[in-house]
Amino acid sequence: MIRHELQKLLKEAARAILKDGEKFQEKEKEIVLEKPNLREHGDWASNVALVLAGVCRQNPLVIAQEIVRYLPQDLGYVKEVKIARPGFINFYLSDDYILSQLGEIARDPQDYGKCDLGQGVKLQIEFVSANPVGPLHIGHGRWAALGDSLARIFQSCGYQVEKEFYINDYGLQVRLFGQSVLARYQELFGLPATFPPNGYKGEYVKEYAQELIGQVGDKFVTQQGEEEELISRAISIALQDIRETLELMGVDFQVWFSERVLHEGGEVDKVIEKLKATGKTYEREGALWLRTTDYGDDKDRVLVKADGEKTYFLTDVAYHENKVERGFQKIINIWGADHHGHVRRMEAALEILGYDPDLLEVIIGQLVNLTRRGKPYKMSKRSGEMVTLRDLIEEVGPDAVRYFFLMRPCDSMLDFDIDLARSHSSNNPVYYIQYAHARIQSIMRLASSRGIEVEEAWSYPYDRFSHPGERELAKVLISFPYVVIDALEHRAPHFLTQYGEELASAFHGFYTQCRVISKDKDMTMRRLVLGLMAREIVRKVLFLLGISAPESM
RNA sequence: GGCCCUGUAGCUCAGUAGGAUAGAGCACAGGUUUCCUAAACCUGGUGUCGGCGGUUCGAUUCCGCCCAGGGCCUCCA
Repeated sequence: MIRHELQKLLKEAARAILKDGEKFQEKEKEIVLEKPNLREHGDWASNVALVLAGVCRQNPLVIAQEIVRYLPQDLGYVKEVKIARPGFINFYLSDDYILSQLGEIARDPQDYGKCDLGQGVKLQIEFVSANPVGPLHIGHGRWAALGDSLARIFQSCGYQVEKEFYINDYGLQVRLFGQSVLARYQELFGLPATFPPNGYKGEYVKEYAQELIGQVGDKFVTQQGEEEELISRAISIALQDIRETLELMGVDFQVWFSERVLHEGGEVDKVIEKLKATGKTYEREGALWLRTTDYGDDKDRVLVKADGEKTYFLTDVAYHENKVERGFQKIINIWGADHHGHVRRMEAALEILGYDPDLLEVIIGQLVNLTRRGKPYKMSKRSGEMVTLRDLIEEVGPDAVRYFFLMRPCDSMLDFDIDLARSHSSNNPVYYIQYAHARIQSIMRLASSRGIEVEEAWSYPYDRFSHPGERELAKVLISFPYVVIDALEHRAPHFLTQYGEELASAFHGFYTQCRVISKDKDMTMRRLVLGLMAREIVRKVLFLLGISAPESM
């Protein structure tokens, strides 16, 4: 890859000029070769001279000249090197470079943009993991879109990815939920019901009770003391709701992992013993504690309560122990912002168990505010009024929902404007990108109808530009692999939404300026290839975001 | 009180290993169609980058303090 070679050359030049290996190593990281914002500044620009200026106490412009002198005469695809104030070295690439990269796309469209950074590492990404006590809310939708898109990106970069949903089907909350469903169920039979004090008051509980009647009729009216079955039925009704909602969004999981199984398999007890063996536990006031403060936590955490109940934290440690035992070399959790306080203790626990601190990575997703006509909606599960994720998907459609959730960095709060998302107008960026795909397919259909074997155009040599619009499109196309890697390294699918808009813009510009199908046979074929390449990249972007690529709109 | 996120154009936001004149979209105004979908394209300008200090050749970016908004801080899950 030419970019790396150039970077290497620049660093060699810097080392030679500095004549001080130690200082060079200190500064090496700062030397970059990047894509400048302004086109006039070339295709790549380096700040070497500016970095060295600080060390050498010399005018960066002079240093830049020295560095340029150090570079070989023939730099391959670089057609021009310029020095610019205050000391940047700008490289201008020849068309041959772009053409050679386009050749890479045509050579293997399927694999273009994929890489092997992950080297087959077994990675697990766990997300959503909503308690099975009610419908998914808007925030869950964001984690779902994020997790699924990241999984696709990781996979594309050579990781072996497994997506997992952790089901909290054990403990106090689900019991409370079961009792809430029972109370509504009894009410439906006109019986006096005792609604639990901290029960789930949402309207949906009544719907779940109705569903329960559909399943078992009056079974729980006539037979008392079947709490276990009741709870498990309530959980599966809620879980069914969750699964269906995720399916509507196009998000699927390889594994649905039950907390209950963890308890019943004795794994929680096993991890208690393992933690005790590290000497990092102690008893106080009847409870068992873990010394997480030794690893940066602000207080020690309880593993087993004074009443003998196991804490959620302990169970979570056992869950992560289980993940490691399943052979995952990298574990990513997406947690909502309301769980950020739990990160440190989890990391501490894994370190106490002797695992590499890099094993676990927790991505904290900020919450989503929903607005409609300026009016905010609260997302509390306990209060009755709320817009569920299912409602939102049904109203604005899965593509727009996913796009809106992904278009901002996950660590900033998101204002989701329903009115904007549901508007089928040009305000909606997802349509802008999808429309590019539809337009390309429209061209391909016309070409086919004129007797051109469209797919065979792949082998037609695209060997020169006949219009600046082609070049602009081509430049965007060949930056795709870099964008994917950036998105991967920053865990940032929003890089791809932005790139998608840039790509669509380049295509629409090309479309307006350059007629593809014309009487010029050669030009028609070359533009068809370019169109095929653009189609392939648009599809890849949409795929990585989990959004459909419509044939027509 | 402690911790996390946020503060950039009229609005919604990019800017994530300090770099060149801080960018998009929307909104607003004007223009483009005998031609592959006008859900498109082109042309117009606006900034105390929340504030004050510090680090250095250079800060929206890093550090400290302050102001404002949101969230979390349970032997709940």
